[in-house]
Amino acid sequence: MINSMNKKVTINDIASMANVAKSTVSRYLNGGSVSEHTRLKIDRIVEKYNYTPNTFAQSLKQQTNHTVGVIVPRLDSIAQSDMLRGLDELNKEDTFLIINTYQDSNRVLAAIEKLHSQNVGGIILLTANLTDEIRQALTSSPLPIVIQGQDEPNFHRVIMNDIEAGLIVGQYIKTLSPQRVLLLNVDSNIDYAVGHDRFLGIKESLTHIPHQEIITDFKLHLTKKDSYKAMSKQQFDLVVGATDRIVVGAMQSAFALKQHPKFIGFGQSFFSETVSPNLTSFEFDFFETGKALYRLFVKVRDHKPKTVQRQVINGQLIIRESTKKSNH
Amino acid sequence: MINSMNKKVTINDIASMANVAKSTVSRYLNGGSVSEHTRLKIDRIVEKYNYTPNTFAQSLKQQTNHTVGVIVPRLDSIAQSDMLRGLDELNKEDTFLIINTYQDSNRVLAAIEKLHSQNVGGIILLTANLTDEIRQALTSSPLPIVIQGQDEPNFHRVIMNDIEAGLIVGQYIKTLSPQRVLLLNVDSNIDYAVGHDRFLGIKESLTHIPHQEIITDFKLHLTKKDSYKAMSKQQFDLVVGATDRIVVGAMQSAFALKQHPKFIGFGQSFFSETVSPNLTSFEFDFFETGKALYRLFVKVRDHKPKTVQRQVINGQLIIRESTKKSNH
DNA sequence: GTGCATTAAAGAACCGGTTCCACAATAACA
DNA sequence: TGTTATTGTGGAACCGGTTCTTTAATGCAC
Repeated sequence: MINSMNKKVTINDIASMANVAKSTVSRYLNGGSVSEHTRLKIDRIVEKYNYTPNTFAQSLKQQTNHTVGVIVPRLDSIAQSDMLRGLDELNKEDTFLIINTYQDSNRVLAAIEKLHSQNVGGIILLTANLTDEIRQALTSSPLPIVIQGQDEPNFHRVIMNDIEAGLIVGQYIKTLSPQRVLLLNVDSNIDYAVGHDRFLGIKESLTHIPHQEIITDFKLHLTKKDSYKAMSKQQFDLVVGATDRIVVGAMQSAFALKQHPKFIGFGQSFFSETVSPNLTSFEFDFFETGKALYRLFVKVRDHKPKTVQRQVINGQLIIRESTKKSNH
Repeated sequence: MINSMNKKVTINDIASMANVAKSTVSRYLNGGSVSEHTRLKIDRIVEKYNYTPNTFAQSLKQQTNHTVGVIVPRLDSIAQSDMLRGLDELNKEDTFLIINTYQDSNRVLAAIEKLHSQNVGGIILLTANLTDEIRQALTSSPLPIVIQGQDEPNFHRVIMNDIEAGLIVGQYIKTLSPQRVLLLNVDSNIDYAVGHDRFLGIKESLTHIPHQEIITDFKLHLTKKDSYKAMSKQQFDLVVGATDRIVVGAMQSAFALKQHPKFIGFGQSFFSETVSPNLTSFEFDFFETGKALYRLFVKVRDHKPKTVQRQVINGQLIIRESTKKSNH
């Protein structure tokens, strides 16, 4: 019902029409003690004029509000949008103010400031890496803050079990008995959880297997170029990429070179099924991660725990066509 | 500078520290007449305490604010996220409140109500289809509203030139001289601009060419199923999909059936390059669309034009591998 | 030096809520 | 039946700004 949205009716209007004090209306709204009689009286009028309280006035008085700032590194990612959906899922009364930082840490800093000046009631930060300035900004904030993506000791956080993921993938790699492996990693300064943690177990499994590691980028065209260069020098029979996106780039290079290695990726469960062959991939449930994130945020906001909260999300290896015997 | 964010300093604090009335501080902040002497005095204190006005108090008094609600049908789409980036690009002082509706029109309605109760300063609605209830809700709103995606006569809007897109693709189809064409369309009730407008020109080009049209869905697995069914009954040498995503589904069916038709898609310039063969596709610049959308919104909000504004965005056909002579 | 316009600043009212306090009416208790 | 809780209500203060009105101070002309 969006009638009478035009003329905004205030609590004063309601009060005078119901012949009560506005404090009574306020109590009515917030579940204070109101007699059955006046309750009905106010009910009718609120219904009739479709009254909703002015959120600015509420927030002003209450010195807090139900807007939660969510800082995301990118929006065009299944992982991120699944997480946002997970946040939404459990949410009843909060409004999310989403700020996209386009993977630029300066924008993160600006976003944090902006959210503060907007007086949000808390911040959820999805991030690949934290700079010292960002840590500083977060530390000096009085707001409840929860981060996701990096295992930062001093902040409440939800993280993916990248170390275990690497170990499991490492185990699996051994069963494939590859002859020569190409690892496509990212700079661990850009994303430590991915660049470092994920590859620990993988590298361990390769101690006796010839392999080459190259550092590439999350951007598709760079991955293509880098992997093409490596693969044209020598042939690999297994390619492991830090993310599904990276593997997609490598796949294209392989096809262009008429090579048919096996492929293993990580992460965004979406790519895995849009490419041919479908991608074997270690996958996390980001929707559940979003829900966990929201739960943790609410806990932090409402109960202000004295110890730093840390929650770990596990994933699983999904084996698809790209590591089958022959996908040629 | 996020120091002293902890204790919120108010205009009263500033005023008393500067030994002036708070109205003077307010004038100082908003460019009223203040003597050089007091200006410097206040300057120093504002600087020292890093004072920023409370936005709730401002909005409460001014009865308006700089938050713009943006309703998006989905976030995990390049088109949408490019548009959001375009909005951001031109924006100086507005805050975008992004609400994802997961392609559910009930959620659109809820979002509109929610944005009103949040007292946003305007609404930008990205949408595939409008129900009568939504039209009604938009019409009865006092806010500046701009929509994108559908050519709705009564609303200020930015639309894609889907009719021209279909004509251009139709022309191109003729040059390919296909023997049997599969059209993968979507229900025009779900997205009129896509389901109807885009296919006008295409169908016209096929009057003398055998073809089959099936109605499928934006969801990948349904597209796969539907296209597989059609392609297993008879073979096609050209597949045209309403969106790139749909074509990706059809590609997988074709590969599974060891068929190698040509493919043409529409839209999200991102898929086109992640699949093999790279996809020939009619593409729109959604980043520019986002910018156009923001410009239009600002125009509507600040100048309240009496005639309904309508802006059309053109695209272009990008020919890639999927329509090359033989991609077998 | 008086009169008048201009400018700077203070003070009060207001935006739309919530909350504290006082008071009355009713209910529970002894 | 008198006393004490309990409940319902109105009034006032307050949140942190903006804006209108009033007052004081200054500058300028005659």
